[in-house]
Amino acid sequence: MRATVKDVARRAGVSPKTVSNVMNGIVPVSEPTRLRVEQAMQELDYVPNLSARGLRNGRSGVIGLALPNLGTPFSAELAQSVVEVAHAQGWSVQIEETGSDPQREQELMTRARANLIDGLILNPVVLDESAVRVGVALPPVVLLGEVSQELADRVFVDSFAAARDMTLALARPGRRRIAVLGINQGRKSATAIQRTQGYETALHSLGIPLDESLMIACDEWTPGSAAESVLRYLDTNPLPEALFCFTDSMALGALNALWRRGVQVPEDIAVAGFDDVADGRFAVPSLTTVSFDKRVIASEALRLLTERMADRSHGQRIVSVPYNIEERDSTR
Amino acid sequence: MRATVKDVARRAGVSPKTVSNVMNGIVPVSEPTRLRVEQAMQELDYVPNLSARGLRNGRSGVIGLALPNLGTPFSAELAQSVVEVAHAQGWSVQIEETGSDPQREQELMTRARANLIDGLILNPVVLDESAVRVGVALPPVVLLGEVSQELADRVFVDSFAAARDMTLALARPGRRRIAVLGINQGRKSATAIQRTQGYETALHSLGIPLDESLMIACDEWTPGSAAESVLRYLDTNPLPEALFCFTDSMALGALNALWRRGVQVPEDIAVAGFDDVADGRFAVPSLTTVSFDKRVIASEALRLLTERMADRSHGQRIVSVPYNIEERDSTR
DNA sequence: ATCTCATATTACATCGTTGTAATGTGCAGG
DNA sequence: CCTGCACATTACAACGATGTAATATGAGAT
Repeated sequence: MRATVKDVARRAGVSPKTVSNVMNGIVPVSEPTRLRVEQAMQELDYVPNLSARGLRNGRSGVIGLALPNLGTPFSAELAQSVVEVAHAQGWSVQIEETGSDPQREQELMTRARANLIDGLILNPVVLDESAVRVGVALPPVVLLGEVSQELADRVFVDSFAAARDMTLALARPGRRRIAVLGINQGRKSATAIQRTQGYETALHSLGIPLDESLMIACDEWTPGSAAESVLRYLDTNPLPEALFCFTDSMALGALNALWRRGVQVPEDIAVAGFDDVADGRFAVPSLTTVSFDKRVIASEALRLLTERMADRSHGQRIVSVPYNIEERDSTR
Repeated sequence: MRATVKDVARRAGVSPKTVSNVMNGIVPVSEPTRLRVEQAMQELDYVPNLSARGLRNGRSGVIGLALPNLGTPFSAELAQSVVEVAHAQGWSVQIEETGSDPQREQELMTRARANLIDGLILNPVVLDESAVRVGVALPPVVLLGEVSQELADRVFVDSFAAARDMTLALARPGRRRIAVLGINQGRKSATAIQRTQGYETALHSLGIPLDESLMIACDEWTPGSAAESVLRYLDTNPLPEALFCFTDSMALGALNALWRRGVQVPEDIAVAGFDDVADGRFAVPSLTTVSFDKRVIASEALRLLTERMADRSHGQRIVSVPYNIEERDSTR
């Protein structure tokens, strides 16, 4: 049977509230009493019941982190950053997977209101205005990524600009036949749209006409799906001079597919990714990518979330996280 | 202001307990009453307060998942499996990172007792008997991996046998100079010890004398650390015929290092890993590895955990998850 | 009409913690 | 010696949901 404040109080010869005061440190407690209470807590191996505290305070100390696909290295690195930053501030993190399912995204927002979660960091893929039922009191939510959403705070990397810059970088040594991988045919993700537009804008500014046959579909955004798409593509198309993949995961799959076909990277084709995951840095060849600090995303998201929890009235806030084109062996 | 059972009850013209009965479905409720209550819940957009429920029931519906390093692809795939299996059974998952710190591992076990966590799935790296204070009432815990621990249930892949089999597989085409990567110099992890012993046993059965210079240290188990170790190793040592890395992550780093040095895989050296992560399947060349079903690990761990929660009295249970040597391009 | 008995519903107390308001204690100033 | 005041401590209620035990309701048997 676990000890409660009552037990500690009895043992220390004080009231339960005094024990609470010792723990919370807001109401002053005299030195001798504090020592007696602390010793009693030690002796009884007291651990506060967070459910009770959560009920009383209306806050659980837990935030939710919801990502479309938990199995990717990118998710892992992001989750790691969020957990570390959150932990440093005394928060726990509950993870959820949306599987890019708008209904599940919606459900998670509702669930947050069940009060085991004080706030939610959500990386939506398809959530747009229509998915958010107006009139429902939303919990504090911070969205990650490029979503047109007017009701929640947001942290994002400028995918449009980054994709544009990467395309320009790929074109610099005179490459003109630059392909992209990651166009979604079915549900179109906001991210894919932004990156596609960045690509198109870059081509336009270079005076390179848009070539539909260089835009390779791949709706799963996994290395497996990417490898498959690239293999199929190579069967019926001439080799482009460069391949810009919308994620590192896809780029790794693409590298594998090219290698299988005996295509040399970067000699025959330059390859680039997006996200800067660890496995990309050590790919063969090491992968050029759009890099950004996931720790910054995590801390900014948490900052917005906590500020929003303290003051729910202020307007929508949007934070842009800087990125950087990281040139590695796959493009030189 | 969120609606409570009381609000729903008032609106439906019943008592709070009846609302509760409708939700839980254990105590029978007449059809007309149930409909009235359900409609009231709808209208008020009622969501139960899980803190209150947790306090009353003593169970929160949340389990903890604690891994040494959340940033790795392996962690991501495992966490994904756990979340999916847990979700299917109505559990939420809170993630924690131990950073291989025994004190943090201990702390998490204590924290679990704070009752926001009904049980803990812990992948300990260094936790041994001494780290578990006897006399402390442990929460239901399931350990992942090879840990000599008598007090908690456990799910593991037989690292010893798998490492032995992989070593034998590497030796099959007549390779004799087989190196291993992943020996820890500082804190020795149970996993590393098992895999090392499997390696040694295989060599012994093949009549190959143990060569200390073929056992490469790398205590971080990340691709970066592995690449560094391999590069340093190649500077001062002749090339082995095979390299068995204790994780896929390290193997990816090793592949990168070998490629940098112009060493051909598998022509000049065969490379193998352990864990079968997605990025290994699409490495260049695709990585031979010890494969096992992470979904099985997740569901077995959750099964042991829930069974233990229902009946805390029965003895320690240990489940071994089958593995398989997956031969890919990096060894043929 | 009366008494069972099964079933549906309710009042009440409780889980552990903490805010509020009240009480107790000791000391300085009049 | 009493008042006033600062400070430490306490009693009590409340957060929201649900198990327990008691009560209400109605059908069937006598």
